[in-house]
Amino acid sequence: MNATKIRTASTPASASAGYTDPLQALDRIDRAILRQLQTDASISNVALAAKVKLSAPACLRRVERLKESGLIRGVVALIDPKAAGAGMLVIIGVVLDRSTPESFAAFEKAAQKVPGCMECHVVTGEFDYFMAVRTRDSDSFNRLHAEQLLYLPGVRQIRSFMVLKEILSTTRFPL
Amino acid sequence: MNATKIRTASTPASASAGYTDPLQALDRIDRAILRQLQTDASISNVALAAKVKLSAPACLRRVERLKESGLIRGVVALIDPKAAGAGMLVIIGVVLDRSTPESFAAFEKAAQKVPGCMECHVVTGEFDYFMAVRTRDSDSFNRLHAEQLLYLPGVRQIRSFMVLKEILSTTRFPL
DNA sequence: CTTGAAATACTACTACG
DNA sequence: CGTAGTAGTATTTCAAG
Repeated sequence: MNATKIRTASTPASASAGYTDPLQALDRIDRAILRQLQTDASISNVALAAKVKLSAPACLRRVERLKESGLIRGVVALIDPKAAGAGMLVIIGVVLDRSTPESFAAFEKAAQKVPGCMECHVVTGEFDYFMAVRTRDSDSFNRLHAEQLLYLPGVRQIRSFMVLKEILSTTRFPL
Repeated sequence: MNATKIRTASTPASASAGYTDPLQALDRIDRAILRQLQTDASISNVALAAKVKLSAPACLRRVERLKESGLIRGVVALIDPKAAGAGMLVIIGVVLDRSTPESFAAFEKAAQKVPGCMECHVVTGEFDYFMAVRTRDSDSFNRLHAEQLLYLPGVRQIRSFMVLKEILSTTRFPL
């Protein structure tokens, strides 16, 4: 863990008993910085400083502290799935044959190599895993399904949910 | 749509008949640029130029073209969910009462306002929607479930799949 | 149509008050 | 936190491949 000190708001404004939301605990300026950088991090530091009404060095120090503290995990370019020829998204529920550690490990190792696999999570309930896979169209998904997904190790059942419309898909945390 | 011309590889190397993957169609340098920016876009342009063995101006022009073409949708800071006090992820399958346009519209409008909702998609199959919601812990999810999810308009059934382990969660497209 | 070298304008970063 | 100064970067211009 990292123990960098972060500026806290004077009004803690916590939700319920004994816990303060780390994001809400930030002061007004740090929140404004995060709001901006989550939306567009290609802004220059001087422009960012002007937006949050701070001098450039002070602003830069805050951004660096937010990175060092681990709150900002990284700054990345996002590729448009459609422009990348992967406009189709499929949610996949997976049930394994056996519930052994080896079985899970083998599946997880293989699942990460599935082309276009963006997410893969162990879940509770009627499925063992949920995956989110990006592909070009139904044809290419059908190929992926027949040639790769069905051959993932230890799979008993696969249920595919084709995404018809992406209502919301964000990396942003509200502030 | 944007019609900016992008550098194409001399070897198209397409998959199967009549289609070329837009990402694979890029030349070696553009792919190297995207690979880097998808991983860490906080790199300076001169450092990026050195990495891809190009002069700074030439490199900058390519990056700008990739943005203008729409392939790069944006550059953003990613917040670490755990550090933000939202270390728990839940996948939620939703079935609506009725399948009318009004019913769908009302649900979609409300779903986007659910605190911590990162994704919401219309899907085929036994559910109408899948949502991904980030929250602090099972307690806070229980509160969210009882106070918000159950009151989303037109909901017949909600099934929650708690994520026990995030195997893979990426915004990166392989190149 | 793209590249790289040089020149200029800004920006990031440091030292200090 | 801000001001002032320095170092380094982004960006334009232009000549050349």
